[in-house]
Amino acid sequence: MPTLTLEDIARQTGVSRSTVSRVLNNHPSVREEVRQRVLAAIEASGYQPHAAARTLASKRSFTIGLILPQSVSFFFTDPYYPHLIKGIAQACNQHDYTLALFLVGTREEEEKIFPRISGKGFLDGVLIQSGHHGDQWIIGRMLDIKMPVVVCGRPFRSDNVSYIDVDNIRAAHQAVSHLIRLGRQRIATITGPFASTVGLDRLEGYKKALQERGLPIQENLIVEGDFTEEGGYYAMQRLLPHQPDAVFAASDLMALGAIRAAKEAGLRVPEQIAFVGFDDFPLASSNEIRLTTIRQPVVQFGIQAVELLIDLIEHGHQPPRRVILDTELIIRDTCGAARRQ
Amino acid sequence: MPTLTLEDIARQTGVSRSTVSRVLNNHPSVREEVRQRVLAAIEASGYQPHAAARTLASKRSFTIGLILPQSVSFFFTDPYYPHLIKGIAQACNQHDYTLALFLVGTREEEEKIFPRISGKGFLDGVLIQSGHHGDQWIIGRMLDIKMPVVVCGRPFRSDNVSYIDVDNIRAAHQAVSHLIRLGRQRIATITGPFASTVGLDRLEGYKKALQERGLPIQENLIVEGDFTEEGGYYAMQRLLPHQPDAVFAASDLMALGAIRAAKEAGLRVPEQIAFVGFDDFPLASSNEIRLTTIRQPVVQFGIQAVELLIDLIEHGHQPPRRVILDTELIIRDTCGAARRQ
DNA sequence: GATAGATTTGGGAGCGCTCTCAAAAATTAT
DNA sequence: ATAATTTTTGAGAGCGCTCCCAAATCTATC
Repeated sequence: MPTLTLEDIARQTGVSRSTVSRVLNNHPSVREEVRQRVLAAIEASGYQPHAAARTLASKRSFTIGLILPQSVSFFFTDPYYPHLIKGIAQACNQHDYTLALFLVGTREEEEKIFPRISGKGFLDGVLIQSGHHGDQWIIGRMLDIKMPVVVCGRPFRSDNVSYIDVDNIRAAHQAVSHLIRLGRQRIATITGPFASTVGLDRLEGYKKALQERGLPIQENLIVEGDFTEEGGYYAMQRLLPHQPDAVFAASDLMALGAIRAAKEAGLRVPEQIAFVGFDDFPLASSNEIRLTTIRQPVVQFGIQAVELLIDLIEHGHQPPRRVILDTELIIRDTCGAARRQ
Repeated sequence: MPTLTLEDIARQTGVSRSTVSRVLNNHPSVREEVRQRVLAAIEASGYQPHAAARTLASKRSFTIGLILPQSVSFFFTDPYYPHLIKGIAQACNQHDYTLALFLVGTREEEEKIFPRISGKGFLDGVLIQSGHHGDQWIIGRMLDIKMPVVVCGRPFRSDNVSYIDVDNIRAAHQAVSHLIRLGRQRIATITGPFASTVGLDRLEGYKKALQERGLPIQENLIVEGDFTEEGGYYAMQRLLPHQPDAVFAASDLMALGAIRAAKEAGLRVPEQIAFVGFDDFPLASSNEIRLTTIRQPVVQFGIQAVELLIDLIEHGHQPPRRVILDTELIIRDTCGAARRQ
């Protein structure tokens, strides 16, 4: 394989390098007949442009990075991430971008990886999955070097950066209001980590719903969780002594763990205690337990994140933008509303 | 930012471009004193080499691709993939490689994406997650263009390609032997798809174990599954009329679905029917159902796949190699062995 | 049919780095 | 001290592409 270049195609076709380049980038000012001839030669020879050469000359790599910082690597096995990645990958394919994945497990890794991410000639822009305190550093660094950035999930300091998120406050509010409407009085919540905006926002929605209906906010009905099944299980054990009659869990996985704890304690779901989760992943519906939950459009979230980023890349520096997606309450069995249907 | 180049560092330090390049690639023949001076200048100026320029000149991108073909995109939300990616990402970070992810949902996407994967100047090598019939095409193409490849999971045609896999036959054999040892007589299996080597290999292990112990192989105790919870559920429903007293499911997710179906049918687990899964993901141990299963070292699998690939990249064309990892039987409650412990 | 204007093409100068080769400097041997 | 080695350095020629600018070709106009 003598490594075909533009030059070769040019020679074969009897045109100049420039013309072949124009055809490749489908520049309008090429005579149709010539274009066809060049295209044919490219096809016949199996020529493929050299990505690095192209990037070097054009300053565009058509590659974007997805950074999953240390704070998420722990949760990475949560079904949320495959869904998110699916959306992101789909959008990248669609728009002819390549996706580079940076999954960092430790802070040292984060710093080690940083030059590759920020280095010139590699990424056109980055998506940062965040919402965690610890990620401010990396977001700040990307902004410093003027790399186009879209943060997935509202970051703690959001004034100068574009981000996309779901309306967590509204979603949680809706879930809890639903429980209140069903007559539940002692509604507890298992939150996400307080070091994350998701955790905080969903808690806020919970509080807001209670307040609106004149129910008291009791600190002992609020337990911080960590988005894992185990975490939900232990959180529920702490909740049990305070006898909640409903629980809003900030993720399906935690809801499942909580239900396990409740059942172990001899409680009947949903008669004695109702549950609402958050995410609506397959395990929520195909399980023995048919979970009432909030559906997040995660795949769509990924797609829109990519499209926002590409827009920032291609249309230069604009003021930061934000996209907020809506969620949907999916009523199944664990909230005890089923008998009404 | 006037885009710092090698040249600038050279001028600042009073050496030549070549010397700076040598320092960057830590070539031995640079005087220590000079090296320090250059390093200091780089540090002070925050200079970062231009990735594309480097790739163009050196013909190395230090980027590898992970291709998840059409056949897996459907299963992508299976916990297997996050674990695999975790291992792969970890090894990439460790070895200073960047990971590009290609998740393709349709055959058209696969063909559309192909030029980016195979194009020169982008990837140094690729990992292909496979084991499915439909992936022969892409594996063949990569081989054609002499791209270093490691296939994750034994491919159907494996004679001329390096791959890594777990010993599925042995693992299934072990699981089924365990059930036989516990006195089960009518052992069924819910397999993976027959279009995949995993599906076939685990089935073979199952058959082998039965044969060895002189038990008959009954076609109606073998149902093809699809690695999903739902699939396991429906497979179990088909199995129920034939009254198995144990089921070996080729994945934990399917085992969970099958157990759900069995319970719905009023069977007690493990007294009336025992289950063994495959994977050992957290849901297997933290669930209400404590699943006996086969533990696969998935993270390790990812790490070794990367290391094998890097070896192929850095040490040229060798004969195809294969790495087979061991699995471990994890005994919990669903096989009914607990009382013996 | 000559001229102004638009359209299409080619040449050349980079993009920022690596790498070979030969020159220069430092080291050792005589 | 000088010659013979060895180590360290610099110059220059690419790597394969894009993109600006000027030359060539074509079209429309008077």
